[in-house]
Amino acid sequence: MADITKRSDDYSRWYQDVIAAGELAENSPVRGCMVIRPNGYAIWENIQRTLDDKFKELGHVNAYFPLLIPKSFLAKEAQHVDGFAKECAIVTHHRLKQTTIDGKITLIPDPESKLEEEYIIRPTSETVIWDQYRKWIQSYRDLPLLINQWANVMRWEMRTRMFLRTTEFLWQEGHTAHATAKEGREETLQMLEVYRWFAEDILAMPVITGAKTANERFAGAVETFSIEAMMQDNKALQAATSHDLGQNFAKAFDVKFQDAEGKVEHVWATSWGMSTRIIGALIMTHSDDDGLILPPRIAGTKAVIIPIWRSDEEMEQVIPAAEKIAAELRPIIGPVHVDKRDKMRPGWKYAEWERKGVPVRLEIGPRDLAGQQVMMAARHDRNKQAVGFTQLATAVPAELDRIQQDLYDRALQRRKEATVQLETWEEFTKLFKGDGGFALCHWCGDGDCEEAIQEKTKVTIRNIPFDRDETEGKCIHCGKSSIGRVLFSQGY
RNA sequence: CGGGGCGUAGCGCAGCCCGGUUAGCGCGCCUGCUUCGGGAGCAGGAGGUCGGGAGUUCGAAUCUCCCCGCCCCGACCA
Repeated sequence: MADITKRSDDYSRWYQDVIAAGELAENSPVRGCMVIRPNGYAIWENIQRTLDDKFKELGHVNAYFPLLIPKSFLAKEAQHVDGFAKECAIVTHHRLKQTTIDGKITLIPDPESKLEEEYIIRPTSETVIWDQYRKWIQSYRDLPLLINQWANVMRWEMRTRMFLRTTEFLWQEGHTAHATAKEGREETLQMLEVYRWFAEDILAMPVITGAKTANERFAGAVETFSIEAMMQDNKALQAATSHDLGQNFAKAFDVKFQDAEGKVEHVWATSWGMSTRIIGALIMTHSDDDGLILPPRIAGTKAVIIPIWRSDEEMEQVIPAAEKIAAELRPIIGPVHVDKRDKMRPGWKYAEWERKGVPVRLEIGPRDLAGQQVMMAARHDRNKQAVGFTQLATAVPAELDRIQQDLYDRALQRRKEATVQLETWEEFTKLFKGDGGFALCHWCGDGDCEEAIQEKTKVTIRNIPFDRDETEGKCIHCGKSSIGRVLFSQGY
């Protein structure tokens, strides 16, 4: 295993190294697509399970809509086309044909099989879904309609990075229909709150909730909300979005319902999503120069037990003891792995499990057995202590809780240290020429001004925080009057 | 798509400028012995279309041209 590049030497190489060393994902033969390996997919499965339970708790149900979308569907909502047309993969044929070019047998699309109407591979599913919703919704009794789907989507990106931006990615997309604008807005905000809870309580990733500016809004949305997290290089990452779609899609797809008074009206819609991108955020929030660090609540393996022995006799004592501890802990903390591999020495195993981010390691050898104890080590801060057998059932879960809290606290601390309020353009440019971070500044509200800032500095408005300071001031860039501060940062 | 860097064993690299034995090193892998509480030691062994194609040459990893891929920086974006 090659060494992991230090964060301070080259942050993007560090990121790639952590993914390789943790065996999370690899590049595929297709540019921009990735193979998610079992260690990486286990994280996604836990994300799915936790979010899915929450969605269902709130009354949503899952369904599945097709990968291919008739090209004409995308064209129905003007802003939507504008947003996605330039990054769509298109299916034009349905058959291949063998042919010989320069003496080599090769395959070409059979010209005879050209499709009448071409299909696009979904970049998101609003259009297919709303085309169906038209058939399912007639009365206010059909509302609200609360559907989620787990799927893959494709956006043909120019530049890709593992998890953060891949041509194909996995996500969930919720699509709901409501009888009133108020209900639609409430759903949008409720789901944003679900994402905030998930990021902060499960992933130990502090986020800033707020509204996107008009420029940054989802194509076809009336209002877009986001949660924004800070990575260890001080850049912002949008960790999830929730959109109030108003009646835009209902109008484009003619989805109407009759209310209790007999009045016919278009329905109100929302959509919200979190993708495999969040795994990139998770990596960049917690991991260190020795590799991946996973918060206990999302880690596939909560603890790994390393039995230590020399002779066969010792092995026969130590392994059953390790198995017994694992069996005792599993009902309390979840998956526990006993690393029984022979030939590998304990130190090697420690290093390997550290690279893979397992939160807690328990070491048990002959000396521990004699003392009826194990050594318990935390991945994130190297804290190591002896724990008596009788204490395990309380000490291990307590340690996992401590780790979860510690990871959140230290991420929050980092964000606090890299968040400032700025008043002048000089301070602003100086900050983003240097270490960067989050800057809370006044902004006039003009989209052209926002674009000008981005062109000059590559800094964007991440969102307009809900809990922002609303005292009046002067726009950081143009000096015009402003009614409150917004969150500026360089973003992923 | 522009600018820069890189493609040689599973991984990391040397060799290339100045063409010439059988293409080398470290890690990993296989076998054996000794080891084993923080990445073990010794011995033996397996593993290569030198990214692909064309050309120059008696001879190409090495020189020339074209192509492909990867990484970084920009334009685009979740």
